[in-house]
Amino acid sequence: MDKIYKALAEINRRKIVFWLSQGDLNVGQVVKKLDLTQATVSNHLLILKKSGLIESRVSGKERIYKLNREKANDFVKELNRLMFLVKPSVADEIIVRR
Amino acid sequence: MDKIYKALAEINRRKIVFWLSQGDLNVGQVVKKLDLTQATVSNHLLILKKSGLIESRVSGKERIYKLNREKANDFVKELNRLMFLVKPSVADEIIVRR
DNA sequence: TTGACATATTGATGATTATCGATATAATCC
DNA sequence: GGATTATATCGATAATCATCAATATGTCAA
Repeated sequence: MDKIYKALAEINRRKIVFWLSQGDLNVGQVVKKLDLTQATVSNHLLILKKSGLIESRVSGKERIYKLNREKANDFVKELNRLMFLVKPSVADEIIVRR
Repeated sequence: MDKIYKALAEINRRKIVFWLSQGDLNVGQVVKKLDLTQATVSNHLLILKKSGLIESRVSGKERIYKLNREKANDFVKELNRLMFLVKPSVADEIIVRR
């Protein structure tokens, strides 16, 4: 989980995660949304990928990134464990009451 | 929230947060639990405090730190918003199903 | 196969961070 | 008051990180 915590420590990577939670994007689309060079964005995507939070697939000459929702869910559980003493075996499902 | 993300990016600070979720501690007690100097621990506590995640009170010559549970809860909500598109006005209560 | 496009990788640089030893501050005890 | 204890602050250092320009790699299309 350490890599996920570190990945989310950077604002641009959090923006990427948020956008990917709304839909898949290729690298060029992320570059357009962020005021950073292609190299930097590619690096941020790599860091997120290494953390496991996002995944990618190749489509033609593009590479498309998507959020790994299972990992995202695991991470929220881990955070609850950290802050609220929720045991892993107990916190099987975290839901939001509306 | 940026400061909280950054605060939690460091493993020793996460350990501190976890311990504080179980009960208040003074600086010396945290130093004993971590293999770090008093100066370093003091700095970690300061960073956590500036993030709002923990608070402190003075008791005699000791300073006692405690988790700010409201902030912790806010942060979990923010994370849900980031990853699962949960709107702030909607995510009023996050619960764990057992 | 050559050219154009999309993305990754490399190497460098400046900024931030974690850590420490030393010292300062502040409260308590004798 | 002076010693002791607890914590904070300071200044330095090494490590990590974000960023970029340049270049490499890979894919498609003509």
